[in-house]
Amino acid sequence: MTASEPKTHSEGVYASLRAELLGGSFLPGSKLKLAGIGTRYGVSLSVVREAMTRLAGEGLVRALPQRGFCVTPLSVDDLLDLTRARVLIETSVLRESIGQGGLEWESAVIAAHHTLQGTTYTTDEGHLDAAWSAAHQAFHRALLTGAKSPRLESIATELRDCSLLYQHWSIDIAGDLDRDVAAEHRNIAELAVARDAEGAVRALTEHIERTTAALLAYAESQTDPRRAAGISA
Amino acid sequence: MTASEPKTHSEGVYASLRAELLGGSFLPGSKLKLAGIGTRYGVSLSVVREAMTRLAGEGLVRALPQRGFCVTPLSVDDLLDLTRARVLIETSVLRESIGQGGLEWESAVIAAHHTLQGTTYTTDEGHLDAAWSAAHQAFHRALLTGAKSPRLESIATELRDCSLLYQHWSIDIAGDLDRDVAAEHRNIAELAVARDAEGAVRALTEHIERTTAALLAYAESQTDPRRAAGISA
DNA sequence: AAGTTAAATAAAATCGATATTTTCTTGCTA
DNA sequence: TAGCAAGAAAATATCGATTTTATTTAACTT
Repeated sequence: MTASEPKTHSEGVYASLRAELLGGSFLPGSKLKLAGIGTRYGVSLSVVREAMTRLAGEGLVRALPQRGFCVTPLSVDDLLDLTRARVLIETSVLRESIGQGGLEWESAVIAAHHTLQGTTYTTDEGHLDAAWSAAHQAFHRALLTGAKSPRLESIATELRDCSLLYQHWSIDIAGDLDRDVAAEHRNIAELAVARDAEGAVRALTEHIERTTAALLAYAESQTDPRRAAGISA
Repeated sequence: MTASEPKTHSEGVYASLRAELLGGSFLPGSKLKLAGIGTRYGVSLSVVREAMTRLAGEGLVRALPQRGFCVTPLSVDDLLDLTRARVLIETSVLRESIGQGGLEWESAVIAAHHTLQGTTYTTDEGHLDAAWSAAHQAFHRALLTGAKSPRLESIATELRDCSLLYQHWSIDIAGDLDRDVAAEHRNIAELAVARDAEGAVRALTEHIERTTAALLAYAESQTDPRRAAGISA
């Protein structure tokens, strides 16, 4: 059994579409035509529509009244806001996590880090590797599980998923990542498990902001970022 | 013109349903039958379904695969988690807001507070007054606008909307509120405008937690909270 | 040639109906 | 009487078609 059959048709399309979006299969800002997707998945418009509505709620696509849906357009302003929100929330929750996490939490962090470390970074054709991406998200999620707050965890995860959309801006991001990212992760994991809250928070903040900086640098390196990478503003 | 006509049919039903939910018209955990709502609003199932899906994304209703939708069931555990998340996020954003807010922000806070203060608390039949509730939400929102972060603002608003569902648990909450709430609001507003970040944060924290405490006290006062107020766990 | 209007095309939003699944009811059995 | 099973009823999820709205194309005007 790979993944338990989705209870409803709509659920399946939602999950697939979500994976495609986070995998960077669509161009930011591009139009998502319901009919096309419907036939591609062999389902009716209704189920595509429902999936889209859910994705819009998560901020991965945008609903344009009377004009359907499009992949969420990216913008420098939003990237900055998103980064700020992530830093503020993830660091706050990490503090709680370090303060309240028990042995299971430590183990989970170490396990997630080990997995991440062992996942090869096959940067074929400049795209982020799906497996690595998943391990990366899992690691960051594990860091926050010590806080034992379902709501905060899901908010942080949602924001992280949104920022994943930005990771496909640049093919250079891959090269930039394996430069220091492994060390950064090790550092965060160690500080967290060592209960050095302030140190871990600092490391996490830098980790998040460094990726954003790389993205911004890439965006600026383009003469016209709008055309080059789907930026809308 | 009262409120610009909603572009789409679905949008209208969504807004109405949302207002009903936040107004406490439905019992927590109760089933929302699509057909009934559809005929009540004079629309097809599709549009109700879409509205529901959106509301589910916001956490106001819950989607039960193959079994439709129900009003989000309330629970003590979730109330505690929700309160924790709100305190953590709203205080963090308030700090930023106080640090970065300009004169317009101060004015907005003062204006929102004045409106709130002047809105009569007509607690007819023990229900929260819609106008007061709106003014209350607007005030709390205004406090955070100085941070100039759309994402953080909307997250905070969403959580606050969720906690509004809990306010209808008890008919006593109304009596409890006008006891000290006006003073609390004045206090928060003054400290915020005076740029006393830590003081304002402390006041806001107490304000949020006090309401939760009142709700919990009411919940415990019931021999069987489940039956009495729609609590599910 | 640029701009404007009008028809034609394409797409989205909505509907009404069907197929499935769940829930309720009723009668049976131990 | 409690528990179970089968059938009836209700409600959901999905479909296919219709209506409405946006977009494109083409013709026309200045």
